[in-house]
Amino acid sequence: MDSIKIALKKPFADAIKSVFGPDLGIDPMIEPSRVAGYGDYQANFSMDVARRLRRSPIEVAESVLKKLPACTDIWHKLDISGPGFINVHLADNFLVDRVNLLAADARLGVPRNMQTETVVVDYGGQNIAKELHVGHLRSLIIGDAIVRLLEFQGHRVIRQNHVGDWGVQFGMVIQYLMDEHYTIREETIASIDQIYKQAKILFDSDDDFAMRAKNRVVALQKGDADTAAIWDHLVKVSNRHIDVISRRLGVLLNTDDVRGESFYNQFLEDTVRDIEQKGLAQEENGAVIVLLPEFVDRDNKILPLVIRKTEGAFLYATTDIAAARYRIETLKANRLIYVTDTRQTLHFKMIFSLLRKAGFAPDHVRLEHASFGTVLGNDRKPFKTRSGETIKLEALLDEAEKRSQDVLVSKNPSMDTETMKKNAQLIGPGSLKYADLKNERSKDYLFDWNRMISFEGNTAPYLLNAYVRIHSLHRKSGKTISESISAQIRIIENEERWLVLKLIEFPEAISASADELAPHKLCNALYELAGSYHKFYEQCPILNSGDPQMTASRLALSAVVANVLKLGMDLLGLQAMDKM
RNA sequence: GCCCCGGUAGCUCAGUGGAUAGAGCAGCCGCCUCCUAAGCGGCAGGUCGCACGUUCGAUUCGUGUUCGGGGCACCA
Repeated sequence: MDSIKIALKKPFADAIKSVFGPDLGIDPMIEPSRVAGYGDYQANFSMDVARRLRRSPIEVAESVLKKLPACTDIWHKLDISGPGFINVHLADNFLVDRVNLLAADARLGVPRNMQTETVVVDYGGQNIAKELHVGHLRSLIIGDAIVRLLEFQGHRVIRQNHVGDWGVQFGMVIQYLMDEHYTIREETIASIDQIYKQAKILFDSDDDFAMRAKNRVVALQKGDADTAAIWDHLVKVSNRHIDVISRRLGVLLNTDDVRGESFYNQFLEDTVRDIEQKGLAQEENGAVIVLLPEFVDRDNKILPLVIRKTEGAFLYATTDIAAARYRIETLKANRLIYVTDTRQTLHFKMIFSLLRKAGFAPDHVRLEHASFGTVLGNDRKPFKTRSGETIKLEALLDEAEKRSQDVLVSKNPSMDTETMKKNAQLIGPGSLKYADLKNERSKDYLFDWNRMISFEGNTAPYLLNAYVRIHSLHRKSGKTISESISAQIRIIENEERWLVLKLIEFPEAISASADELAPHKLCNALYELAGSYHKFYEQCPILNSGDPQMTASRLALSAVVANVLKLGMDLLGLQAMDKM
């Protein structure tokens, strides 16, 4: 189904062509009207054309208007206002036809992309042996929304969790455990996290320990059995932890998607060798570096990208290059999306540049860093507990659920305990996710419990409330959503007309959100839709309208809204419930 | 020093080369004998950091500037 913009574009383009000839290549510039009272859509080409042809914009608009029928299937009126805008007043029948199409199509008329891509989305990226904290939240939530949006568009999406399961920190932790005569037992992630902290302190203060830790890395990489056994155990406990948190958060990412740094260890030698053979690398102080002239440091000297350290070990950059090759060559990806912190911008710019220069990423492969900002506390510094500790995701989720439950109890004391608990487990994490996703991805945002778990205004519960209201109406009507949806929809009140307009514009919001990897756009569209529904609900009696056809129409309209809300929330990774 | 991001209502954030810049929260005033008040209506609140430029039109694009945040080789 074409968008309204496209449906309007053709007749306007034809009219412009018949007045000014085919050669000007004039875009009708169709946009939704933003000011009330000037129609639903407007064409803004007149001013541009007037400038090019040195004529008055009003005159241009009038001459085009003459070529357009005053009334068609799409509009019932056209008029000119302001400096030369042509206002389009859409026909109610057109709106009804559109909303009927939407009602009948599970994809809401969103076209499935014809040219599908194989997209690898790299997100998660947790460090093994450490508890997940608030710093991991955004990658999981945003990455997941991107995955769902792209899958919906019809792309083949491969999730990859590039966990940090290799390198110095493991030498550190394993060596510490060995020094403490550690034997494998049922450790929790919290205790491992503690061990990590102690090992880190020792590593920074005790040169002897630091040396042993570095040697332990070598042992790990060579496959020493005792070292590997502890490493395996650490990975197992961490993966279990990641899985638990992921499930609570309701993200798709799971253990099968884990392909950590250790996996690429087998490719690192070859990767460096291949880069050397292409003449891109050189040695400096025993390290292997790549010089990319477009990156300079503070002394205006070329900033080297180190791919092998002096002592022979490999780094993050090396692993990322090997991973990108694997994704392109083995997974056959033609698009790589990295959902990481914005602070890694330079790192990815360098990696992408090298991937291109080395020919590892041919031109047809898109490389994108879908970066995100930091979660800040009220002091505008990275969000921490009062004592300055990083906030654990587990604690964050506990708190979100608890706060949700408190509100649920106070709002609806008669709700049975089991339903209420289940709802809190959906609403808590859902509120957390929505409060994150509604912010523009690349910006920092301020975390505030009261705002985040608030059930008022632009929040997940606001959307859920609209959805729940529709289900409540249906329970009372004795009909299901799918039964009521096929009734004839009529547009009587302004609130109904506005709601229909919001509905039929919704698919465009999904597309925009997916195309720009911008989940917040979908959040905004959902918020506006839910708001339009709440207004409609206040203004238009549904079950007690006094007219069976009116009731059927309004119930059908409600049903479409429910389906659209459900789909929109699904795409953000938010789970809806019928009652709350 | 160079590079990247941001500055919009008291606070938190949307937004767009077009007409009168929006929302939530906070404040004030209303609406439950009626489908869930987690809702709805209203009032008040703005030199869109500053300057210059491009344009018929700039909060939006460009340049400069200021303030804030981030990044700048053997960490990830």
